[in-house]
Amino acid sequence: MALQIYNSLSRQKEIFVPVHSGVVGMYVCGPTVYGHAHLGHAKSYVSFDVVARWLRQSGYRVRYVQNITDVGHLTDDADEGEDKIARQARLEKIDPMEVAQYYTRSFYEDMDRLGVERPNIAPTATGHIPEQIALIEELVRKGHAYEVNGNVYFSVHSFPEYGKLSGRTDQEALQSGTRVESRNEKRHPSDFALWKKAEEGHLMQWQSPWGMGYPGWHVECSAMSMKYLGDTVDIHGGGMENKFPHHDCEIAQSEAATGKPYVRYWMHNNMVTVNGIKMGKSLKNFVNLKELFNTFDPLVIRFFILQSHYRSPLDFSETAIQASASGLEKLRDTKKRILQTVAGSGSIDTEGFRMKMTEAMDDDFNTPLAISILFEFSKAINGALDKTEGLCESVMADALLFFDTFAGTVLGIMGPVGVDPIQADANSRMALDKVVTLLLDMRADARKNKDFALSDRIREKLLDAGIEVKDTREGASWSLKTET
RNA sequence: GGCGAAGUGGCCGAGUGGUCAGGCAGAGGUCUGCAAAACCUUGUACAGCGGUUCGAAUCCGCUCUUCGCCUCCA
Repeated sequence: MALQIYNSLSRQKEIFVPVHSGVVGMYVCGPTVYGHAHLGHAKSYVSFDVVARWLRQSGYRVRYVQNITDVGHLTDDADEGEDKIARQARLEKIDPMEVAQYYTRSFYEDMDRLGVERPNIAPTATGHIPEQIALIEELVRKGHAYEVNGNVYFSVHSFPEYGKLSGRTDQEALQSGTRVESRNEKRHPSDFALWKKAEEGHLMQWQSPWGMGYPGWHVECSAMSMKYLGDTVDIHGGGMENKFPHHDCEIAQSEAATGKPYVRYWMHNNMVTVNGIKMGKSLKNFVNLKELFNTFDPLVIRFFILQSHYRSPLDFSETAIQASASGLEKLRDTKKRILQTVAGSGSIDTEGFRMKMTEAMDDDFNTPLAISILFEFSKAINGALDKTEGLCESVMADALLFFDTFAGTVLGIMGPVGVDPIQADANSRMALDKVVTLLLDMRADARKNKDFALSDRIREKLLDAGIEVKDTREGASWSLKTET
């Protein structure tokens, strides 16, 4: 079965066929960097990270572009309000570019800990002002945009398909429900700004054919996507809340400029909610990732995210994450057990699991189903190892490869890919290993002599030190409690 | 008001016109000096009301409820 992707534009799953065979161009809307990342960002970028990983695993060469929006857009509606980055700069008493740089670093720090691979290209809006101006000029030249008092607007009437992504195609009807007073200098209330004239004292502004100003929100993605991925990109991803107006505007300005389809497959990930309500910066109910990482292993968060489908909303609660943590530990224990077990003669159908796994991922990146297969696989392994025949060497090697491929390379919830702070410091790890092994040897002797008081004391003291001991058929095994 | 999504067992969460999702938690059991782990058994869930069908939680209609977007937002 071939890879199928749910295309938001057609509202159905479609067989994935890229523009150029074997190569995938992928653009994902990046963050606006004026605050620390929250769980919502994590869901989005973990989801698209897995998309990129699965495409690569499937043999595609992927170029993943994810922008950094470092030009402030407006806090309020499209025409009024304050620049968000400028406001943050004022609050922190630093330069806007300092705000952008600081939160950009913070963003990557968090994403790194979540095991999100860096995009191949991470263009910034401020670094692509000429490209944006060129696109706007092209639109003006083709009659799709017009200038009024130093502002340039896109004329939605010049692009009849405007709104095709969100289903908002009737512009006249749309206006009746709008809460925004339309600016009269626009020819039509739905027209959106491509370039905005800088007001007095505006901190970020650039020279343009229309005077000093700054780009509108929607242009940057079009300009940068087309610069690095060509006029037609294979996959464009982003959050659902950006379907309208952002993505509809991107489609309009890009297709009006090139006359070619802008995106083949639109992918939209759903929201993270708290008690059923969307998590958002403006709603003040967001869960800051850095704080969350104090309580939970980042990879547990990643696992928690991937246990629901990217198109489903994900409700945040500590108990749900706790449940995920227990589940992930079980999977990791299974892998550890394989590593610690001597080969026997039994066997399981690893190929069957591999096929089911591929099918799940090919079906619009069904990570929750993929994870359930991981659990079934784990159960099969444990069941076999509980028996005296155990598993033969080649099956054990294959099982490890299975974990490394699907839990590691594809889902990124288990080593070798991923962050393991203990593993990172090999020297102290080795020293710890020697000490614990020594204690466990002593404990084994005590048990042999039926000195259970001593044996239990060693186990308890180790637990106090954060080291959990489990007696298995293969002997005692230990793990750090924090190392989930 | 317009556009869109969704309601699954104690919790989280897949999926499907007619055998089982899976995880967490709970109960019983095997194993074990004990503990933990693992494994086995156990829950007959799909908002409500109609309709289509031999058969629907899965298709259709209506109702109720929730959420997102229509203003910045992953």
